[in-house]
Amino acid sequence: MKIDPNKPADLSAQIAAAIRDAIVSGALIVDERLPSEAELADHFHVSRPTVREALKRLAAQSLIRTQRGATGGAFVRRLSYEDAYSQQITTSTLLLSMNAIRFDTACEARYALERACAPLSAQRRSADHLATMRSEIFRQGQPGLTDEAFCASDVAFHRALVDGAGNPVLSYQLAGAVEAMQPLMNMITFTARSRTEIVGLHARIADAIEAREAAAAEAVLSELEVYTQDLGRNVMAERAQRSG
Amino acid sequence: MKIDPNKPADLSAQIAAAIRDAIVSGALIVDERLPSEAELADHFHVSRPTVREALKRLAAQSLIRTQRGATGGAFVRRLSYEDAYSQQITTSTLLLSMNAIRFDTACEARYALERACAPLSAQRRSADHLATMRSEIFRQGQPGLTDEAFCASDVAFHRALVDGAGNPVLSYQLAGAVEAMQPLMNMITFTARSRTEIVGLHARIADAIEAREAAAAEAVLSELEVYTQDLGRNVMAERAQRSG
DNA sequence: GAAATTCATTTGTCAGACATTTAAAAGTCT
DNA sequence: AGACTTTTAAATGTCTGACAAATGAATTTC
Repeated sequence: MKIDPNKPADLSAQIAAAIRDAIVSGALIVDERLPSEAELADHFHVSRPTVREALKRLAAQSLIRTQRGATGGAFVRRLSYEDAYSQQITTSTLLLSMNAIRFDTACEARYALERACAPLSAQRRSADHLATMRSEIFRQGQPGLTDEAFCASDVAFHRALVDGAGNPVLSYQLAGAVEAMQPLMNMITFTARSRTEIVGLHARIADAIEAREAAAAEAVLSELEVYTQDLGRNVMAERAQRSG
Repeated sequence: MKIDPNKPADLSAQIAAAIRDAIVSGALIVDERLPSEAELADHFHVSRPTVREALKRLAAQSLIRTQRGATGGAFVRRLSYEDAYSQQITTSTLLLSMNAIRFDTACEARYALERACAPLSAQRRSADHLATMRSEIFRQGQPGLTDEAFCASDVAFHRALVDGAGNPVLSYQLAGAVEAMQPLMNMITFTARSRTEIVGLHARIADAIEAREAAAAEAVLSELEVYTQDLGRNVMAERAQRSG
């Protein structure tokens, strides 16, 4: 690592890129300590604030962690699944909200990905995953449940379905898709969603997963998609009529 | 927006979080200009370097862009698909390389997601997507092609297949999965991969997509997965034998 | 009226300083 | 000698003040 063309601008971005490259290329390994800020400043021929800005960029991407004190410094951080989840969710949410993604596009993507997990989940789901699905279904049937709590339970149910596939990479990829849909789903929930219908479909999904019937699970997921898409169209139409 | 409990540490992280919340919640909209660094410093009762560290954190996540000059400042940035792609790829790559993900886990996830796109791609692919797939297949058959170029072409082929589904959210989700697999795939390519076999399977996928036969496309993708998994097992076994 | 100039604003960078945290080294007492 | 306390050094966190560079707007000039 460690070169720095002095011509263009934005030194802190260049330094951050240099260190990032060193990390992704494996030149810096997990838990390895970076040189101190003063040493880095000396090495790159810049001031300490500039180095600090570069380090903050890396910290924002969960690439390093810093520790104060005598043996402190910046250390290469192991990117955990949790960190990756939250980054994915933030990115997906912003992407959807800032680019005027149509509801049907997001919905289609979400259920397509979820159907991809169904066969694996039917095959491998543990009793634990199944219990989570059942308990979330039970909660969704409680009369006093707020809309927010129902939505959260809905996410938890689908999360259990995905996690049942026993593939952390798949879970990580799906986290963004499912969670980022939440604001869009809320838009519908508070107007038109029939909880009874949803709970019934959820129960059939759980049944199929319990019976290890992959095709049935996929089919019910498709039904759920159709139902959700219909709701979306109705809400859109109503909204258009009201404003027109 | 903008409150800041003064008790805990890491002021720049708190300020970054406050501004980030304002963006995700919609209080700050795209292309809106943030207050100047001096104004932010005044508002949060911190110094300008601290504010700058916070802004660099946000810039690292592609949430803002900065511009110098009289009418310059920090502006809320529209998160583009390209930005989201590259962030996803970086995150996925690091997640895989830092957590000792098994080859079969990553491979399974990748093909499961890709199969999810197949039906949509079979239904909607344009002549353009098909032409890209065909031309990449042709390139993969050229004898003088380097291993690196073959890998890049492989990625381009699968990318065209995914993009054929015409769902940008799906394309975004898949980009990370496919590209992050590249280093792991290279591990195999340089030892055992039979290009003829791969090209043949690719051709059958393209045929199925052209004929709009979703089930056939999924089936060939499954064959490709099995072939890839076999290669992975062989490479692992050989490696184990050599070291043992 | 158009071109050139000045100017004010804002980010980018630097230098130096002090505060705080933390672990190791040094010192002290039993 | 061993355990406890104190000191010290190293590192990050933060602040102040300053200058450089870019850039659009206002002003001046022809």
